[in-house]
Amino acid sequence: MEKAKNVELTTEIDRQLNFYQKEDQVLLAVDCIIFGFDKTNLKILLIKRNFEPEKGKWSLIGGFLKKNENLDQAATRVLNTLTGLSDIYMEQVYTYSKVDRDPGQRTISVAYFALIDVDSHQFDGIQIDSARWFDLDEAPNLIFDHEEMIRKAIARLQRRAMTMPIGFELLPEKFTMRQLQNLYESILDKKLDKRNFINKINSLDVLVKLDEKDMTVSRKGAYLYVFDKEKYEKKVAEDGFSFKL
Amino acid sequence: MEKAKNVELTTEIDRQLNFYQKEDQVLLAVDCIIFGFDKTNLKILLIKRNFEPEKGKWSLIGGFLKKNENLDQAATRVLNTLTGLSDIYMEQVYTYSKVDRDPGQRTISVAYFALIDVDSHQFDGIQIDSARWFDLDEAPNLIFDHEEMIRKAIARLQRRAMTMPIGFELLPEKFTMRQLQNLYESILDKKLDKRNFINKINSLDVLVKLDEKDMTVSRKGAYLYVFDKEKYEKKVAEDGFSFKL
DNA sequence: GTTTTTAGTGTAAAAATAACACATAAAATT
DNA sequence: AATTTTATGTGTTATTTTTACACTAAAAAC
Repeated sequence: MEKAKNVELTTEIDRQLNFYQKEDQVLLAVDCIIFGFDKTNLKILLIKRNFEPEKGKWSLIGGFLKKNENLDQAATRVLNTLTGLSDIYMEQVYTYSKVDRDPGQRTISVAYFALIDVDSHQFDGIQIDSARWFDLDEAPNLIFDHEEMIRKAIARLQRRAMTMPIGFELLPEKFTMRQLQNLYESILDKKLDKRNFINKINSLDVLVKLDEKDMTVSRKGAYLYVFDKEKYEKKVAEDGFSFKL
Repeated sequence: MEKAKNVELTTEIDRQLNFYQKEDQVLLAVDCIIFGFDKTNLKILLIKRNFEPEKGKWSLIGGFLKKNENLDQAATRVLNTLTGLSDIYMEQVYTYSKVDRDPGQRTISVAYFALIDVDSHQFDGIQIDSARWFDLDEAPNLIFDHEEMIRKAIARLQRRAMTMPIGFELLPEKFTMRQLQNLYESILDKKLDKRNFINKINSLDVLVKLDEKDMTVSRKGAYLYVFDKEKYEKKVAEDGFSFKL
């Protein structure tokens, strides 16, 4: 149900529901929970605010929705402005609306999460000087309801990781099984059995094993894999796709 | 990240992200996907609009967020105004923001779903004359993006039904196993095996079998059950709660 | 050549899920 | 009084999925 404008209001309910005043308009913000992975740990990107209110405190990056864009576009724009990155997986999580969440002024904020492979993307954005990656468990206190946003985003990420090949967004194109397992262990925040993990992943049949090895971490070297997007798409179309670890 | 108001803007990024104009303010609506169950079928409550735009067409019920309330409160108020009901389970689903979703004017809408036991609640709300329950598969065409909202709400309901005792919100206090199975079959949109269903539900150990029987449907009568909320709360605190059908 | 480190591999037990059919109660009908 | 009708209620077995678990191999470092 949207708007009634200057139309005559016929009933009491119209008066209550469909009548609005100019002063009921609000500012809509987007805040981005940016997850990154650096081959070992799941991290989150935060910035130190150099503007009021709460100047000097850490917060999520965010910005305001403009009249000529939708929320997905706003989130993409905000991320791009800060990091210079585009073509990043983003997903809307939840809309926060407590009346006094921003003590300065009534603002409603829509939270988005983004997934970035830390090593492959060098930021060329502005403002990178005041931004920093934090391990999930050592993030500083944040302003407003941003910590609540992060908690919900983590829960969403955990669920998505089991039903979509979303994890691969966080990895470089070529990765080892160990890196993939590290990633899932970081996301789910629990240890996994190596053999069971590999068996499960292989049974999904969406990875291609390369002849190439990664020699950076072990003396023996570990085979590299790539995600086979086509195979995955086909699978989704046929059976769906979902697994459990 | 919220607002910058009249504060001096120090960097280019501040200018891009933290500067806003009065004209970037928008109207925020809530739209309610109201699910009901009448002992056999899952239904949805729609109203025929008697106001512009799209007067005469069917739509979800909705209204505008007011300055002094949060979104949960707005959704509760809208539902109460239309149906007279209070104390209803509601949950935020997703925020819709396509620029031209409402052709008349820029409006962003936050969708909520609500669960109601159709038989136990007699509506004393205003406007009930233009509202009607529809079976899920025979709902009429709806305005704007309301059909998309419903699709997403159904998906959410299906997920919730497996991790929360949310189904019981849709049933009268006392219900038969058959009614419970009908409900889950409606929500999941698939047939379930009677014996496996009963075994599974019993293994969850959150229902109390009464000595009383429901005689309305069978000559033999079927035992009535009630949901044991305390037992459930305890279980959640200990093990969590989640099942599969 | 000895040590160190990570990669890589298979099986068996346990648990969860899926498949499946008939007897019973009680009212309604004849 | 006997028969028909209708929905209830109940257990076991096979299949699938998940979990637990330990050793060898490769290569570099010393």
